[in-house]
Amino acid sequence: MARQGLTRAGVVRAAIELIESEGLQRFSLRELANRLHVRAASLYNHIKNMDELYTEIGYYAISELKRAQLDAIAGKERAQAIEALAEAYHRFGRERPEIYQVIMSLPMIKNDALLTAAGDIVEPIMTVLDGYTLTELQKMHLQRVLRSIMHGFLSQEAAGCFRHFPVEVSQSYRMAVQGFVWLAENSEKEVEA
Amino acid sequence: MARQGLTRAGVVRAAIELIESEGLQRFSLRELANRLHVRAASLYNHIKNMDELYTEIGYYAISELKRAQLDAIAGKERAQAIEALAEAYHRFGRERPEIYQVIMSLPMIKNDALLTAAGDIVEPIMTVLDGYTLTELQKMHLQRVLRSIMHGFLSQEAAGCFRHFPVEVSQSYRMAVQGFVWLAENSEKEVEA
DNA sequence: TCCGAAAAACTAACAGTGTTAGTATATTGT
DNA sequence: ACAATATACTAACACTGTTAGTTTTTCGGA
Repeated sequence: MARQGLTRAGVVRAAIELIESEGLQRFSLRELANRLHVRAASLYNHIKNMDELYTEIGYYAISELKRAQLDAIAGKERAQAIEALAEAYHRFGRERPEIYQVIMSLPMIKNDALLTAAGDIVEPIMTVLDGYTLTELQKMHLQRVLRSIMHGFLSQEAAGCFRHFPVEVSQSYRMAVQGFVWLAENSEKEVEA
Repeated sequence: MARQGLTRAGVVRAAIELIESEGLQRFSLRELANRLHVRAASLYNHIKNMDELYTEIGYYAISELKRAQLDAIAGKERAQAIEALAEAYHRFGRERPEIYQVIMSLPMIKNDALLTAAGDIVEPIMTVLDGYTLTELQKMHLQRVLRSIMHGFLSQEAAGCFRHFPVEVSQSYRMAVQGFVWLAENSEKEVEA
C-alpha cells in the first residue's frame, strides 16, 4: 500500500505512452494501472473518469499536431508553405498513428472546450492562407478544404484502402495538394479581379 | 423457449436497423437480442461472433454507398458526373451517418474479403474517370484524391469541426470538388500534350 | 407415424470493461 | 503530536462479448 507518487500529469503521460506503444484499441484503465503499479480504482484519485482522461490526452495530441505544422511552415510562404504543411501533417499521421487517431476520435460534439482546442489545428493553415489575398470567407472555405484533403488521405491510408496497389501513395497526396494550391491561387484571382 | 424463427439474414437486418436508430456507439449484442426477443447467447446460433456480424453489416453498407453513387452518375459525364457523384456521396453520409461510420470503421486490414468488397466504392469513381483521356496510373491517383476529399469532408463534418462558423458547408464542399475537376482536366491535358 | 438427428433456444459462467462505496494507511499542516 | 487530507486498497455492480452444457422444438426418413 506504499504510495506511488502519482500525479494527474503523470497519469496522463503514462496513458499517452501506453497508447503509443500498445495501440488505442487495446488501451484500458486496468492496463494503465498495471504500468503504474496501482489498482485501477486508485486512478480515480487523479482523474475524474475515462472521458476526462481521454480529453486530457486529446489536448496533448492537438498541441503536438499544431507544433508539427508550425515547425513546417516556419520561414516559408504560399505554395511552398502549403506543401510543407501538408507534408508535415501527413508525416505526423504516419509516424504517430495512435496519437492522430486520438485527435480524430475526440468527442468534440459533447465538449466545447475540446472543440475550441481543436481550433488550434486550423491556426497554422490560416497563417499560411494569410499569405494570399483572400476574403475571410474564402479563407474559411479553403481551410476546410485543405483539412479535408489531409485528413481524408491519412484516414483512408490508415484504413488500408490504398495499400493493394503498387501506385505511390505520396504521389497521389502531392497531386491532391497541388489541386489545393490551384484553388488558393484561383480564389486569389477572383478577389483581384 | 418458443422459437423466434430467426435467420442469419434476419439478425443482420435487425442489427442494421438497431444501429441506424440507436447509433453505432450504443449497439450491443444484448440490445440486439432484446429486440429479437431472445437471449444474447442465442444469437450465436446464427452468427459466428460479433466481428462476423459487423463484417456482414459492412457488406450491406458498402453496397448501399455504391448504389447511391451509381444512381447519381447515371446519364452524366465528366464534370457533371463528378459533381453529381460527390454530392450523392455527401448526402449519403449525412442521411445515414451510422451506416457510413460502419464503412469507415471496418477492419479491412484484417479481412481481405472486406477489402475486396470495399473496392466497390471505387468503381463508380473509376467509371466517371473513364470519360477522361487518362492513363491507368493517373486514374488511380485521381480516384484516391477524390475519395480523400469526400471522406475527409464528411468525417470532419460529422465530428462537428465545421459547425461553429456560419460559413456554408455545402459551398466549401463544392469548392473542394471544383479543385478536383481542375485536377482531372489538367491531367488530361498532360496526356494529350 | 414415430424416432433420431439437427437446429435453436435456454441457463450459467468467465474474463474483460468502467465505475462507485467504503475502508485503511500514509502524508501534510497546524 | 494530532487532526485533516490525500492516496491507496478491497469489494462490488452493471455492463460487454463469448463459451459450455442443457433442454426443447422442429424436421426428415424409416
